[in-house]
Amino acid sequence: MDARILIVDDEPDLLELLSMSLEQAGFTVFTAQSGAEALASVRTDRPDLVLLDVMLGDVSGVTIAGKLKNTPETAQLPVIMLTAKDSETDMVVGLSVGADDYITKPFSSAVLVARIEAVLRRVNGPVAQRLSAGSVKVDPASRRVVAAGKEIELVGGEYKILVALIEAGGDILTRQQLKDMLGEKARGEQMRIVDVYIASLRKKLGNCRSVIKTVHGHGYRIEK
Amino acid sequence: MDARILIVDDEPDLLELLSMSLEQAGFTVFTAQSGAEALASVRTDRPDLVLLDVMLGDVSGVTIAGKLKNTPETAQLPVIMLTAKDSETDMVVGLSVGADDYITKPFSSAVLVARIEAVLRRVNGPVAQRLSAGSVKVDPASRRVVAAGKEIELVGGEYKILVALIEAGGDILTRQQLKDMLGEKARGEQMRIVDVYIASLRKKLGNCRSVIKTVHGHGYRIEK
DNA sequence: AATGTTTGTTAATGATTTGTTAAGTTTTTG
DNA sequence: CAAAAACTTAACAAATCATTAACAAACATT
Repeated sequence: MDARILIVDDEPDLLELLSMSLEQAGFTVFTAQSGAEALASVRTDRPDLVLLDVMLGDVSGVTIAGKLKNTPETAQLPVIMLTAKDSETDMVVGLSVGADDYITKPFSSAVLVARIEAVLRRVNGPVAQRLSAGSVKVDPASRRVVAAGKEIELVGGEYKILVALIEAGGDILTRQQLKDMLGEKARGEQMRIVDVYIASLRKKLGNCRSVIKTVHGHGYRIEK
Repeated sequence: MDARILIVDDEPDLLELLSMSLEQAGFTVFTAQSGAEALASVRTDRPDLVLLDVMLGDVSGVTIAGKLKNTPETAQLPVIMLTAKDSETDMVVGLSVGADDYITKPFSSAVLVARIEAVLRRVNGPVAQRLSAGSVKVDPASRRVVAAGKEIELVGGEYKILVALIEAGGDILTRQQLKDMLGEKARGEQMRIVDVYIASLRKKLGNCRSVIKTVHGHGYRIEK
């Protein structure tokens, strides 16, 4: 377990303490002392999990968590909130904005590590639920798609074809195979429906359109 | 793909339906209507994957999944869970006990088969058997060709001829044999089409052009 | 070396496949 | 039930491919 953890706290002492504990546990640690720093670090350091103190100087931890969860690119980023006392309101608010867990101070380093590992296990899961191809990312659970950092809206057919191609992992899928993905009813008889979806999919993918490769005479595949 | 699938569901109708779908897709299917049956089948039938409904009469599917994952002999056995309508808790719980994927009802048979194959592919690891001749490598599944570390794009005819030559393993193939590879229809009457493809193939192969040897008066062969 | 045959190469063509847009259908939604 | 959205078909444009033709180079035989 060598995940990257961002710790956000405005107390330097606590930051140092947490930092040392987690580094000793084998994590790569980044730190931020303000909400602005935190958001910057998320973008540049790409942590796997954020440890967020509810009490911050400039912005409340809740606000940051809310921002992270409302931004498609970071909505999947696990957040664990640190609450001061066992304030139930903090806890409720924290979870309501989408935090994945909360820990009340004081806590032992062992507990902290255990909770982090539990969250990472739950999020990364036994199966990689986040599908991706290049900078195109798909979250099957929420059915959301992000291309080059921007969320795009796909209709059913487009989505099914994209997922099928990504799951194929670069292997070619024929028009017949792709059409089968569109639904059992197989209402249409022709294959061209696949081309039409590919076209609209590429249009929506914008700069990422190149992740879908045409294999002349055979079908389509994902270019990793 | 002729894997063995165990389907566990307490609804006979659904069991029958799934069974037929998967058999038609080429799988060998076993069925169980209870947790006890399921565990027995795992021992005796040795399935390659278990399809497990979360809702069962006697024991929850989650319990069975947990048992399978906690038993060393079956811990590696892939499990896909069938959850009723988008119940997120089912999903989270299912994944937390170690299921490899989950599918929410209702789902199409095409999706089911695709997910099963995806899981099997992931578990068994990539089985992409590659063709190669010297530093020229061909991946039939994606139809990609790499020469001296650089990917090159081949059109249909070039690709077919290259594959035919590599599969011949150094044996000479005549123009007639190579032309037969180009298509059943044998649209063209002349042999020269083969020469033309050989020429463009060599050009694209660049430094690797020497892997294709001309055998004057006979045909072509691969130089390993 | 001279000659006829086989092979290498390039460019041009017509055929096929794919891209794209728009217009008709069906399905979903309010 | 009507409007909106999604699905499907159709039609044409663009791209790509297969094939032929023509000529140059290499080879084999004398």
